[in-house]
Amino acid sequence: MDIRPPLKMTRQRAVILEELRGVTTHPTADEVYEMVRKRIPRISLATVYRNLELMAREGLIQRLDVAGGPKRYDGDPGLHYHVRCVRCGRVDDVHGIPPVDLPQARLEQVTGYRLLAHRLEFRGVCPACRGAEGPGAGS
Amino acid sequence: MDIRPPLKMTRQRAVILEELRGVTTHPTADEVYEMVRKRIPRISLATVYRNLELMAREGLIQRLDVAGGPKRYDGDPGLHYHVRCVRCGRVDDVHGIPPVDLPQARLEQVTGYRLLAHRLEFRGVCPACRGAEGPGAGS
DNA sequence: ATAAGTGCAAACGTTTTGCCCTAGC
DNA sequence: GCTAGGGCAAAACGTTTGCACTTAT
Repeated sequence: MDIRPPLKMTRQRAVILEELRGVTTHPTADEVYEMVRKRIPRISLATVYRNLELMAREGLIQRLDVAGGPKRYDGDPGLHYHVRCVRCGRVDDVHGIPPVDLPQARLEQVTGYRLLAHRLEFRGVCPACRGAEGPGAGS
Repeated sequence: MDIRPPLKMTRQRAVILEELRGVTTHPTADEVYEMVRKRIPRISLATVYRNLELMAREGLIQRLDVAGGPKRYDGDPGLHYHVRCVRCGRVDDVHGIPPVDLPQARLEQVTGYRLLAHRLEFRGVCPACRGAEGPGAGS
């Protein structure tokens, strides 16, 4: 019931994973492609997409579906939340915050769903953008 | 600093808003298009997109960026969370749950961001899909 | 040896755009 | 009458897929 074929370790797979693990910028598939291309010039974008998707399913990495933009990928598979800057779009990790405690039983009661997980994303203004525009501007 | 030109009230705009307010299904732009088309057969998909986007910016409706799928729109502009069924993809409202209390000051300290908002989305199995497949199956 | 994985190019679904016409204000 | 808004068709965008070849196991 949980048997899956072991992942074949190809060079492209290894490099994709290495590159992703080496940054904390949560790149898009296209950005990963550009990073990997420096080491494997003939790699195809399709391979990058296929492997990112695959590794996300395997739990080796995380796929982030950020609001209003392409998917991003996170080399850190551990549980943590993210903040997205509403000005420049960058995504940062939120460490040091314990997983929020949700009234799961009550939620299941109210919705009728069997709950599996939740996704929490913060939005704000990153340090760089705060400095650039000053704290006075509200949208 | 907050002056924006008032919205011209056109027939297409009124109908889009009415239709969206009339359902709780969080339709995609294409689904809104089909709904509106019954009343304005010559409306274009582009108009639907333009107005949904515009109304979302104005705060008249909400845009939901659900993971791994097209954007959905919610005629209810008030604050509430959503649950998405991982089997069939439908999105339901979560009412009767107070906004979760987050350690905002600490978050700002840890991240360096000025926090503006958060987005919380639940994932689970909806009543219909629970019934259809039985409760024993885990992914 | 055999299946999984790759590169390439083409297809796909969603969303945006440019243009000229239409209609609110 | 002036300008925002609409219809249409084409383009852009991110992503997926079919196919023949390659490579890890």
